[in-house]
Amino acid sequence: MKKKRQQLILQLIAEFSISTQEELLQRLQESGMQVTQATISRDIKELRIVKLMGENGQYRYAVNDKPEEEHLENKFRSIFVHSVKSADSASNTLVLRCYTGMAQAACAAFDSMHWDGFVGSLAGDDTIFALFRTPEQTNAVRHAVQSFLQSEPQSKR
Amino acid sequence: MKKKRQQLILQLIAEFSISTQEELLQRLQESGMQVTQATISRDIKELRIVKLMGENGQYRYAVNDKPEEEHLENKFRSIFVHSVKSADSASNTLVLRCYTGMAQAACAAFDSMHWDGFVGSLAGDDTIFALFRTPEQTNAVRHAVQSFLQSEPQSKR
DNA sequence: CATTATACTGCATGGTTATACAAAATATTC
DNA sequence: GAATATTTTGTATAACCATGCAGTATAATG
Repeated sequence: MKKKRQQLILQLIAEFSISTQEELLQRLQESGMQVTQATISRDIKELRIVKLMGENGQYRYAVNDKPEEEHLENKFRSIFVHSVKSADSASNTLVLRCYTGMAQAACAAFDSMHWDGFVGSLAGDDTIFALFRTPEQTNAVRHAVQSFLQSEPQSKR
Repeated sequence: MKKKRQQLILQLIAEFSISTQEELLQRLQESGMQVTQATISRDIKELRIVKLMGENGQYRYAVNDKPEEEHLENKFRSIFVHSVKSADSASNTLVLRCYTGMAQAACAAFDSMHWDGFVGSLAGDDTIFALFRTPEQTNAVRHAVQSFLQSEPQSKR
């Protein structure tokens, strides 16, 4: 259901000039899809669809096509959750514990994540050090990483 | 002022992970820029900045980088308003009157505009025919084009 | 420089979108 | 297949964003 709906959404925004989620909702319903705006919002988030000013001066939903990069992002994300075991921090340094040998890869993934206040990072074999501008930012990221790992649990971590 | 502010906005979204306009507003104010959310909204529209799901699962503003295409769009837009004299329609066909010899170029620009219900178009020397699925859509586009030309007036039309 | 046109902005607000929560659907495990 | 975990969804609402309008600044024109 979800897959099919998202497919249809991509088609619809390609074919029509759609500027609000309500509008998209209507199109979907015309196509026999029974959904709500809330679900569409979530689909848009997931599909990385964006709303931008189109060439005719109207807002318009469109796929944000950097397919390679996008693919890479997913891959990175996946690597990250599969590599990191736990997160801790002290002052403005974040420490991530990884499975042995995976810290390098996880670090590359982490670097690509555009964390707020990020300064730089260094990876050993099973540990990553990441430096942030302030302890607050460090904590924020630690929490984010923790709930991130939480929300995407692995088979036996 | 505007130019400088927009420049700063681009810098800020590159450096930090900013997920709301309020947040961006705060950063701007920290940098001594005195603005309101409304202005930021307009800047974002103009700069074609988008809000999408970042790699860390948070929303994030980012430049929608297809610089070439974007450039092209502006060019097209410009060609269009400089070529088209008037718009009329009957049923589901839109007719655009252009300066002699400019219809081909204007037509290419028009095609790229993702109008809702657009089927196809054909350009002669000074006239464009554009076919839409319904008369309503045709009218909508006619009005859009008219106010579009209106809002971007040329030296003597 | 005065007049007029154009661009820019804030204020207020209505329209739009994201999300907490709970329920329902779906998948997994024993 | 029952029990349990996970994912997906709707409802209601809070958060967020776009824009009409009016005022101000800036540029063009005579």
